[in-house]
Amino acid sequence: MPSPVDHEARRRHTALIAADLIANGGLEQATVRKVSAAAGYSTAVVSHYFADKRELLLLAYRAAAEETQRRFDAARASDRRDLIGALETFLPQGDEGVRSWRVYFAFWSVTANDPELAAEQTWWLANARRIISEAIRDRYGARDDLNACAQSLLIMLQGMAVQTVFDQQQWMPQDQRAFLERQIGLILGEDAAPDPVRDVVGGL
Amino acid sequence: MPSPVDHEARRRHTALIAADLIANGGLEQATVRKVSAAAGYSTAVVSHYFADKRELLLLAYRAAAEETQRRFDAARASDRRDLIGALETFLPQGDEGVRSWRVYFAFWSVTANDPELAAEQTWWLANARRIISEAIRDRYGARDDLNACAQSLLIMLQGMAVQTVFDQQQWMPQDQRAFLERQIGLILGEDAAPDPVRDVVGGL
Amino acid sequence: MPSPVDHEARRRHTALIAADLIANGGLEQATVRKVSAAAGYSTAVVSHYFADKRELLLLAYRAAAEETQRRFDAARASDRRDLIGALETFLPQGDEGVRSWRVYFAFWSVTANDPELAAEQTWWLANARRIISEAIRDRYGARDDLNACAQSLLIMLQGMAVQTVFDQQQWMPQDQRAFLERQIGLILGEDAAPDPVRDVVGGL
Amino acid sequence: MPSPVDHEARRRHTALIAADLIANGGLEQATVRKVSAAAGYSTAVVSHYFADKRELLLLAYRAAAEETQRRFDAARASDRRDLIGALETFLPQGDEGVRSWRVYFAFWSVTANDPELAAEQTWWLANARRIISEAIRDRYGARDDLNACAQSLLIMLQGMAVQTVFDQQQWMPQDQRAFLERQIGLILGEDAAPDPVRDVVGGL
DNA sequence: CATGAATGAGGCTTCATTCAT
DNA sequence: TATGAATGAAGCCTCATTCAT
Repeated sequence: MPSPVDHEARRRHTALIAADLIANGGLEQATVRKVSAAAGYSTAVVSHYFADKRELLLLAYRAAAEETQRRFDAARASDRRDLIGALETFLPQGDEGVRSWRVYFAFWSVTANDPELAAEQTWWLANARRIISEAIRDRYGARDDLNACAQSLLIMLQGMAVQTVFDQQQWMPQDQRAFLERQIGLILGEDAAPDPVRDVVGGL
Repeated sequence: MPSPVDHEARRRHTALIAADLIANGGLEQATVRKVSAAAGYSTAVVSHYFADKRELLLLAYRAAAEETQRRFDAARASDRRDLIGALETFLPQGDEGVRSWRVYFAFWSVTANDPELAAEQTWWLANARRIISEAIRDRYGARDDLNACAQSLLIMLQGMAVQTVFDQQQWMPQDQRAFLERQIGLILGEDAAPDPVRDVVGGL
Repeated sequence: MPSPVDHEARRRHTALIAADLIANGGLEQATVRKVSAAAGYSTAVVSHYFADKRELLLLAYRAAAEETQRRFDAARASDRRDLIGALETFLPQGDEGVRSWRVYFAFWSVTANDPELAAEQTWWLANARRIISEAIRDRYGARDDLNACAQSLLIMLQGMAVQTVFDQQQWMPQDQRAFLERQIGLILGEDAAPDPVRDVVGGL
Repeated sequence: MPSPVDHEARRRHTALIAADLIANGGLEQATVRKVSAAAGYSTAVVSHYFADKRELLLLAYRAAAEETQRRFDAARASDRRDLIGALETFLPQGDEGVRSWRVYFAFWSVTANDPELAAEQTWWLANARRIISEAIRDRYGARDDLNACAQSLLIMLQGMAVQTVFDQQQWMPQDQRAFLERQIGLILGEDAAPDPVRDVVGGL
């Protein structure tokens, strides 16, 4: 006789709350007590839904990463040739984006001592390179330096994210987009920069 | 008659030990107890030499930042026109470099909720932009987009640092230098790239 | 119409599993959760089959005691004049025997504060004296000091059990039997010792 | 500048309080909280004086064992030829004696899973055999079966202790002494039994 | 100047149990 | 009959800090 409670949904919900707490205050603030309180139930619930505190933290990280992935996928689905729009979803735009990056920052601190978390993080980094490569190829076709370009773009995105999170007023979304556009031009080559819309028109 | 104990030296020494602990394990591992034990003192040192644990942490951050600054200054003093060599000192090369970046990472987590630490961090960011600007100018002369170029380079340095710290085997110092050189070329313009040594030779 | 589930069998089964857990690790290890898990049920079995955790523990103790009783009865049924064989069943021979004694040890710790468990234990102690008395009488006939002899033998058996459980390699079953035989001779009198087999032969 | 607090005395004091709690209620009742409360200070004191809860428990066991040893030594010092008086100190006479045995009982439950505690217990068992051997020798001189006799006596003492602790009203000190005397006679030989006092008289 | 004693708060986890399904 | 959800209490431990010596 199955319970009406959706186990997995509860886990996700709790993990997102944990991600929120991590985003402001770091891992130290994501205590079981605070997560439980913010979620509205007792402390022992985390023991019910999570084997461990580490499992909770891992799922919080994964929730943040999956959120970004979701935004990326949506942008890609909307227009597979819009490279800028796709890469833009990586940046800390909006509360969700900022939160995700703050979560990443928090985990960068413990990655050295926690192989499991390190593996998770490594997986997402590789994943990022892969999907960036695909986005480049869909826009400009195959090229020999695809991986190198993706790597360069990822580096640039991470650098931008750091700057933006710590100085959001200076980096409004349109500033981020403009900088991103310019960097894409530099990295992928001069003739790679043209606005996608004009490009389509030009193809007619 | 001053005390035979060098108050300030003790503080620096303790702060560096704290920085070590922070570098592996994050802020959570930098407990007063562990810092004291690693320093060889009793727990109560922090009550003597630091008003607070936060003060200790602040000094640990500052120690890491000053270390980088020191390396940068040394490179600049050795050759004011060697832009690459100067920027290279920012990167996580060597144990000290990696440690400094790990310390930065740790503080990125708590910056949102601690204005004092945020101010310290902001100061060092601005400082980095300033000294990078100077290095560019000393190499290529004054230009209108000096600040924008410095900003771009800083972003790129931060992105590289993140990648390198988490994948040191993939990013050996020579790889970092090569990537750095290429990016400088892209950002500062095609004709800005020539190798400083050859440049000097060419001037003869 | 009785339920297809054998209530009492479930209780016994669960109690034996609890006895197992108690035997290695003491009462602390016999948590409701672990017992349920080892039995293959959910945690809530104890609410169904046992009024209380204490009831579960009581039945675990009883199961261990009944096991010993069963072995004793079997030996008696096989040969009512074989005193040594009967007493031997009390000793920690074989896994079952050791387990039973470990369970007794565990309950000796809490007997002081739990009258109900104390009463159970007292009952089994009295029972042991009674059946030992019967075994002596069946072997050597009625005697005035029957109860005192039974008491002495019980004391000796308990002492042996303690030694054996904690040093099983030193006390192999044949060692236990030899010691037991000698003590019976001492306690019941010099002429009481002859080997039962020779005794039967001598009767021919 | 040493503190006026005697560290080791505090540890002993706390360990004895823990032994008290263990004696009634078993190891489960000896929680850090209860020990601290009974000792009059806060919970964190046990972390100050003991590395671990296990260390506290180990010292509680040791305190109980040393108490018995002390009584034994005193009896021996008073009259080295009084074997009965010496062995009597092992028995649960008086509150201290009963408490010690209850502590032993409590540890018998966990010995299977805790090698360190098992080693401690094994040491004390061997020690008991050794000092009992010495006491026999001092009374009746050297004999070939010294170790075997000591072993037999120890078994008997342990059996008596179990009986006595669980039925103290039935086993008043004089009953224990009488039983002990008789068993010594049986185990060490008929002519070994005479009352030491009469023995001295007979020597005149 | 330096230390160990001591504390209250809070950390995570596990416990036995109740309840609705 | 059986279960998972949920809880309050308590488990042990560590934290940063204060204080008297």
